[in-house]
Amino acid sequence: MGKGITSREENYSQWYNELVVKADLAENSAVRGSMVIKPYGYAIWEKMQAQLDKMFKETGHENAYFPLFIPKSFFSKEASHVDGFAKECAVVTHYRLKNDPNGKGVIVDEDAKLEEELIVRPTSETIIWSTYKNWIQSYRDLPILVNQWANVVRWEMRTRLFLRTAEFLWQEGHTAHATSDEALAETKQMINIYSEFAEKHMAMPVVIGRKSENERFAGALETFTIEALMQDGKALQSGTSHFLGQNFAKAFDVKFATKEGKEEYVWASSWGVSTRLMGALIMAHSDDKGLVLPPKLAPIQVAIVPIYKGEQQLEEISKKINVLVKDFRAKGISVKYDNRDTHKPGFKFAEYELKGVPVRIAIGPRDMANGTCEVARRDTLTKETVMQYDVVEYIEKLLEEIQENIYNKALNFRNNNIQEVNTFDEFKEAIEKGGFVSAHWDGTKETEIKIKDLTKATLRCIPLENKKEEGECILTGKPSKERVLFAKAY
RNA sequence: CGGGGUGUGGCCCAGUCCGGUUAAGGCACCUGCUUUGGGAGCAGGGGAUCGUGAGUUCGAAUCUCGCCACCCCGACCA
Repeated sequence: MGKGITSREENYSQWYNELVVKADLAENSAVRGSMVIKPYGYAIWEKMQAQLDKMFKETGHENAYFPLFIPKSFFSKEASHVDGFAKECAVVTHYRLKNDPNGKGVIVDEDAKLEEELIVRPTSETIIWSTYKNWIQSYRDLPILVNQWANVVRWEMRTRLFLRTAEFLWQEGHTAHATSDEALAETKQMINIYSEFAEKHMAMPVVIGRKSENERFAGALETFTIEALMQDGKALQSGTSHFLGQNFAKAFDVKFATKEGKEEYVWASSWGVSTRLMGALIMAHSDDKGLVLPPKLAPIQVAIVPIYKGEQQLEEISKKINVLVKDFRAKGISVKYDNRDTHKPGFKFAEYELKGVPVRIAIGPRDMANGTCEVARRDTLTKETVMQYDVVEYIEKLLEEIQENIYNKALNFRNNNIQEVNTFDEFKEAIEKGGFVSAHWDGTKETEIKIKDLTKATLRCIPLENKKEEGECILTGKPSKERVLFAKAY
């Protein structure tokens, strides 16, 4: 492990990359654009999964699994959907290899060509709706509330660890409903769950909003999004929930008999968050010393480092610490006693800072004499001396305080970086500065694209909790009824 | 797919312009001793088809041509 990382000020994206690698979260693999998620990074993802899964189940959803491969023909059934994904699909054309007759390793066996090519799923709407056709006949079969945890592949031109990889892990919910209202209510419920997860567990404030027609999911009538602001002033789309109307039902001919005996197409929603949330988590809170993890998602919440001379002293300190470890576990706090003799305390301190462990305890001979220990917070980098008999309860409260503190810090940052502007000159200046820019827009795709071409800023969302306010579009001067959020985005 | 750049032990890289014994240094790794309250010190040790293929030459990491891979900037995107 090298010393230190590039500072955010020096080079934000280099800081991010080094942080991901040095904090042992992930690394690039032999396949371009595909990463290896290392145990420490995967442990964070597992914590995210566990919490989201719980929230999905509490709202009546069940998990299922659909295939990785999708017949090519399924993609031609929904026109706008294929437009959205065609350019980034991995295609399976053969099913066998053979030894190269020229002796140079293995080659594709041309005799093993598939009759119909298979697409490695970039998302599962098509395979799922082709399946739902068999599951749904009557209103009694509805709603279907299914989620799957899976990997998907999108052949991106440029990739970055967690933020955009060719293969990524995610969950995708796919629901089927008897009415438009019910499907829309589901769509909104799920974006609210994402928002709650982001704010309460990731300690990351988000803006909930609608996407413009231009930014909408391929095949959706309405896309809701949660948008977070990163420390470099760029926005990150962190989760989406789509109201699909009857588009996929029509494409896959999924009809049901209503109570009244009529035949109608089914209404649909789909919603997902991905390992991109890992990127969001990293960028939202971390500093130049390394990761800062919210206690609720930290794989290790408390690390304990002994300071000692000689084996006998270590033994004495270990006795004390083993008691503490038990007490922490009894309270459901995940704790690691780091008694490795191969590294010195200073090394361990630096390592836990780099890995974002929320609280670190050090106990040495001085503490043993006084019945104390040293408690260090990762979020503020401050240290205090606490009595040993008190420390478990003290830290139980401290973890809550840290969770709250890093949320408030991120919230302040976000709120201080929403700029209201009324002219295009102000707009350009604000975008250059970074952050969300709240401005009037005439509601047309043409204007949105023109703004993007001129400033590289995209329309992030039309916030749901938006005060209605008459105004004029910053570019065209045409009338507008509400402000929308623009930003440069990941 | 356009424009630019880089390939040298696990990692960062010197050497390439101007060809010449054994390819230098740092980190990491291994062994031993001393250490342990903020990334330890000293001594010793192991590890390289110089991206790849051909060519020029008495001689190539170095020169020429081809190929490959990766990175950065654009267009595309959760």
